[in-house]
Amino acid sequence: MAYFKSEAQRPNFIQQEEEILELWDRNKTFERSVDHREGCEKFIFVEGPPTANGLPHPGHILTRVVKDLVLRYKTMRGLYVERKAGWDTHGLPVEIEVEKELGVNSKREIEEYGVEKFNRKCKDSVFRYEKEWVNATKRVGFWIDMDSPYVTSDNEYIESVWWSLKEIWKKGLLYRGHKVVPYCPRCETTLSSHEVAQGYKEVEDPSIYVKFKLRQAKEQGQEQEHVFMLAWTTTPWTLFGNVALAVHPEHTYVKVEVKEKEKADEKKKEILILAESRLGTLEGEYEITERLRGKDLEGKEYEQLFDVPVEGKSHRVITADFVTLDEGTGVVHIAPAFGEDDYGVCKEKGLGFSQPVDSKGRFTSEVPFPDLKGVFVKGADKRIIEMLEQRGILYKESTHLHSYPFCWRCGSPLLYYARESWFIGMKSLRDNLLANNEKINWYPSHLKYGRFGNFLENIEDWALSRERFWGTPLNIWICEKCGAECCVGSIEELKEKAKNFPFPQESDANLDLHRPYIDEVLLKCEKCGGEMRRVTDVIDCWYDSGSAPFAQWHYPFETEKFKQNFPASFITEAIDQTRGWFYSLLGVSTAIFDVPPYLNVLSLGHILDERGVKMSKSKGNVVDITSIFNKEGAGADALRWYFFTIGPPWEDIRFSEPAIAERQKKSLNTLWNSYFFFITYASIDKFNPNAKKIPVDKRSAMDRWIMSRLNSTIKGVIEALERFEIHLAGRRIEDFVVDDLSNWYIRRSRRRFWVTEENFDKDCAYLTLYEVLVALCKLLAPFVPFITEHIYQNIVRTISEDALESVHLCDYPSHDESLVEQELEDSMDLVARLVEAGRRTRADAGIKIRQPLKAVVVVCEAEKMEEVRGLAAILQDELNVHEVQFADVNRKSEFSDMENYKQVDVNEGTTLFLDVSLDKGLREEGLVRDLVRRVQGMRKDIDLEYTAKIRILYEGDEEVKEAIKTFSDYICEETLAVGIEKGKPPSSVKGEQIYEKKWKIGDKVVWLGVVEAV
RNA sequence: GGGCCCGUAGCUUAGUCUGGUUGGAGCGCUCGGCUGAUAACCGAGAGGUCCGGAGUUCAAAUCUCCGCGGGCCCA
Repeated sequence: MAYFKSEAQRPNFIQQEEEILELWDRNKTFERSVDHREGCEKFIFVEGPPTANGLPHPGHILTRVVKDLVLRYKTMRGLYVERKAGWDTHGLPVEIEVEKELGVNSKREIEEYGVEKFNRKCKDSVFRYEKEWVNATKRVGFWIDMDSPYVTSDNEYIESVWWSLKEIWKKGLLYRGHKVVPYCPRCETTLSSHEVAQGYKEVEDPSIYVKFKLRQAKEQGQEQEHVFMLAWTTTPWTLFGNVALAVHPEHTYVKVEVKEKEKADEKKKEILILAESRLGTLEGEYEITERLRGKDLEGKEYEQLFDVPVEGKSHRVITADFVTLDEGTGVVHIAPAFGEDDYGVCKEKGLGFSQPVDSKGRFTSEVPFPDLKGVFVKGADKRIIEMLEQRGILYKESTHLHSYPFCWRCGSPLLYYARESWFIGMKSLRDNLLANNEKINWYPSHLKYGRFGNFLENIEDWALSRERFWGTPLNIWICEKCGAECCVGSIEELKEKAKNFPFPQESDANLDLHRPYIDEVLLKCEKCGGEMRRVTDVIDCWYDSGSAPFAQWHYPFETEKFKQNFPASFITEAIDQTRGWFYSLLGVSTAIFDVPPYLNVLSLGHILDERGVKMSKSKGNVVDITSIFNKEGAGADALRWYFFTIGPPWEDIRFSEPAIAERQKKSLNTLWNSYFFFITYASIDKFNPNAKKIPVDKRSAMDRWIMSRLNSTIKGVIEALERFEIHLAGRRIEDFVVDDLSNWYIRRSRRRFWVTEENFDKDCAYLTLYEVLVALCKLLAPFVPFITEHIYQNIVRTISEDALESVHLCDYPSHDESLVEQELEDSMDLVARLVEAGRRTRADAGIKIRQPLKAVVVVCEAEKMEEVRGLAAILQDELNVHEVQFADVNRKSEFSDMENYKQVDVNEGTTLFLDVSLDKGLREEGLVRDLVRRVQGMRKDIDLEYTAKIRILYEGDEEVKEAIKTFSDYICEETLAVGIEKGKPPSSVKGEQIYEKKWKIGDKVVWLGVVEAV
C-alpha cells in the first residue's frame, strides 16, 4: 500500500495552492467535475459578464468566489452545472477609455479620426486586461469555462440581440419618441438612468428667486401695482427655455405686498404671488393682501423674460400636481426642453417648445445676447444672474447645496434635454414585470418587494438608443422617401433585403456588424421601393447583457442549448445590479418571452475600505487584491474563507487584511493541524483506514459524539447553503472544526493514539478521526477548494486507487440521522460545563490543574446523572481527580456542609463539589506530574522525534527522590524514558550530550537532565 | 428630496423576525492555568450611552415614530 506522505507542520499554503492549480490543469478536473454529472438534473447558471477593460476590483473577486461556492456546492450535490464565461464588450465606458488614449474629446473628433479605426481600437481595448481577469479568476479558484465564453460584440451575439429587438418591434413596443432624457453634452449622447445614478455629486449651485411679471388687463386701473409670480430655480440657464409657470391646483397661494423701506414712495406697489407655506423664503416685511387657490391662477399670462422664439402658445400659469411645497416658492418655472415633467406637462396642456441650446450644451443664436452664443450653459449662470439683477427681476440670490448628476465617465455635468430617442415600452409591461418578479426568489428577500419591486411599480420606458459608435447597432432602417420602418432580425434577412452588401457574400468570416460598415448597408423599401437607411444609433449595452440568457447560445438560430438552459436557476451579482443587470435580464425576458429569466437571485454587498467608505478608483482606496494571493498567511483559500464567513453575503464588507490572516489562522490552520495530527500518528502506526471496518455504534461515546456532531453540522450546513446563508454554513463548520474536533475530540482522544500496541479502541479512534477528516474535506470543498483538495489527495487518493481523483468530483456529504444522538450531544455539553465549573473552582482555590485531587461530586437529578455517568471518565481526567461521584439533588446539603468541599453551581439543578483537601500522596503525585511536564518540555526543546527514547537524570531533595521512586514507572511511560537516575553528570554519563535545566517547582529546586537513549 | 439596507466593547461580530434571567463570542489588553497536533487552548479580569431622542409595554438592543452616521438605489 502506498502510504500517507508526511507533511510540514506549518506548510506554505501559497505554494500548495499553486500545486493544486497545476494538478487541476493536468487532470482537467474542472471539465471532469462538470461532465461527471452529465445527464443529471440541471442547475442553470448565467454569468453576469464583466468588462475586461480595467483590472478586477475586490468586489469582482467577491462575486466570483460566491458564484464558485454555489456552483461547486450544487455540482457536489449531484446537479449538472455548466458554466459559460462571458464578456461585456460594448458601451460608453469602452469608448471613453479609447478617447482618452487617443486624446480626443468629442464626437466630431472621433468622426475625423475615423469610426472604423476608432471601433477597432475599442474592440482591442476590451480585452486589454483579459489576461489579468483570467489569471485572477483561476487563481482564486473560480471554475468557469473561459475557453468558449460569450462575447457581446460577436456577430452571433449581435444577431440574437437583433432577433430579440425585432420581436419587441413586432409587438409594437420599440418606438421612436421625443423625450427629455439625461444627456451628456460632452459625449453627446443620452444616458440610461443607471448610468446617471452613478454620477451624482454634491455641488453648490446658484439658487435664485425670479419675478415673472403678470400681464394686467388694461381696464383694471392704470396706476396700480406690479404683480409678479415668484419662482425659484437652481439652473438659471434654463430660464431661456421658459414656457410656463406651474402652481399646484389645490394648494393655497397668497398675494403679498412687499414693504420696501427706501423706495417705497417713488415706486408703484409691488405684489408677489407665492405659496402660503413658502412665505418663509421672503425677506423683509410684507403684508398678505389676498389668499387664493392655485387653480385660481391658472391661465394668467406673464411677460416673457428673454426674447427667445417659442413655437406655439406660451407664457402662462398652468397647474400641475408635481409641484411640491418642500422647496422654492410653490411656483415652478417650466422649460419643456430641459425637464421631464416640464416636457410632459407642456405637451398635455398644448404649450409650445423652445430649444435655445445645441447638442453640445451651448446656447444657440436664438438667445438674444450675442456674447452668450456658443457658451456652455452651465458656465453662463453668473452672466444670467447679472442680467436679471439689472432688470430688477431678481428677487433673491444665494447658493444651494444639492446633488446633481455628472457623466459617470467623463465628469461633465449632465443636462436634462429633450431628444429624439428610441424606447422600449416597458411601462405597458409593468404588470407582466411584476407577475414575473413574483416567481423569483430574492436573497435577501426584502429586495423583492422593496427596492426591486418598487422600481418595477414605477417603471419607465427604456431609453434604448445611444448616439455613439461602439455598440450593437440599432437594427432599424427607415425609408428616406416614405418614412416606413424596417427592423432586421437576422444576418440572413439583412442579406436578403440589402440593396448593397459591403461584405463578402459567401463567408461570414469578414462580416462585422458594427459601425461604420453596417451604416453603408441600404435596404429597399417594401412599401414604396425607396431607399432605406439605418438609424445611426447603437443600443444601450445593458440591453446586450440583458440578452445573455438567449444570446449566449445564439438563439433562435441555434435552439437546443437555449431550451435546456432557460430560465436560470441562479444568478448573483452585487446590489448595484438591482436596477442594472437584474432588471435588464427581467426586462428583456419579459418583453420577449414573458417569463422570469432567473428563479433565484442573490444580491451581494459591496466592499468598503477599512474606514467603511466604498472602494473606488476615484477615491484611490482600491486595494490590490491579487497581492493577497502571494502573501504568507493569506492565499486564495484564506481570502475566500474570509469573504464567506465575515458576514451575510448581502451585507457590505469592511475589507481588512489582518482579518483575513486572523480567520485563516483560526479555521484553516486548525483544520490543518487536525489533519497533521492524524498524519503524524497514522504514519507511526501505519494505520490503514481501508483495512478496518467498525460500525459507529460499536465505538466509544467520544467517537459516537463527534460523529453525531459531524452529522448535525452537515445538516445545518446544507440548510444554510440552500438559503444562501453562506456565512452561517461557514461558521457552523468553523465551530465544528475548532471546538468539537480540535479542542475537544482530538484533545480528549490524544492518548488513545499514543498507545503503542494495537488495540480496538485505537482503531476506533483512528477510524473516527479519519472519517471525520474525509467528510470535512468534502464539506469544505466548495468553500476552500485548495486545502481540501490537498488533504483529500493525501488521505484518500494515496491509499485508495479507485477513489475519485478529486474531492470536487465527490458527492457532498449528506447527513445520516441514525448517527445523530442528541442526548449524547446534550450530555457532552453538560460535561463540558462541569469541567468549566471545576476549573473555575480550582482557580478560586488556588490549586492548579496539574495537582491531582481526591474527588469531585456531581449533584444533579437522577435523569441527568444517568446521561453523564458514561462520560465520567472525561470529567475525571479533565479535572484531574481520582474519583467522580454522583449524588441525587436531595443530598446536596450533605456536601455543602463539609469544609473540604468547594461548591459551584453549574446550572439549575446541577451542582459540583470539589474536594480540595490534599494529603502527602496527592502532593507527591502533583510533584511527579510537574516533573513529567518539565521533561516533556525538554524533549520538545531539543526537537526529539515523538518516538525517541530517553534517559532522565535528576537532582532533588528527599521528597523529590521519594516521589520519583514511587512513580518511576509512570514517569518513564509518560516521557518514553528507559530509566530515571539520580545523579549529576559528568560523573555518571560519559561522552553523551546532555540537555540540562534547573527548575523551580513550588518551593523546590530540581535539576533535570535529558539524554537520548541509544 | 424619496426608497431600501446597515449601525451592539478599540476592532470583527451573535442576539432583533417571535420583547422576558446579569447583552453573548472572537481578536487585542492584564493576571492565572494547561500543553509532545495546534503561533492553539482553558479560567479570571478590565472594556458596552446596544448611534441619539421620544413613544408603546409590567418589561425594549429587539416593536413604533423622529433624528444622526454609513452604504446602495432613485430623483
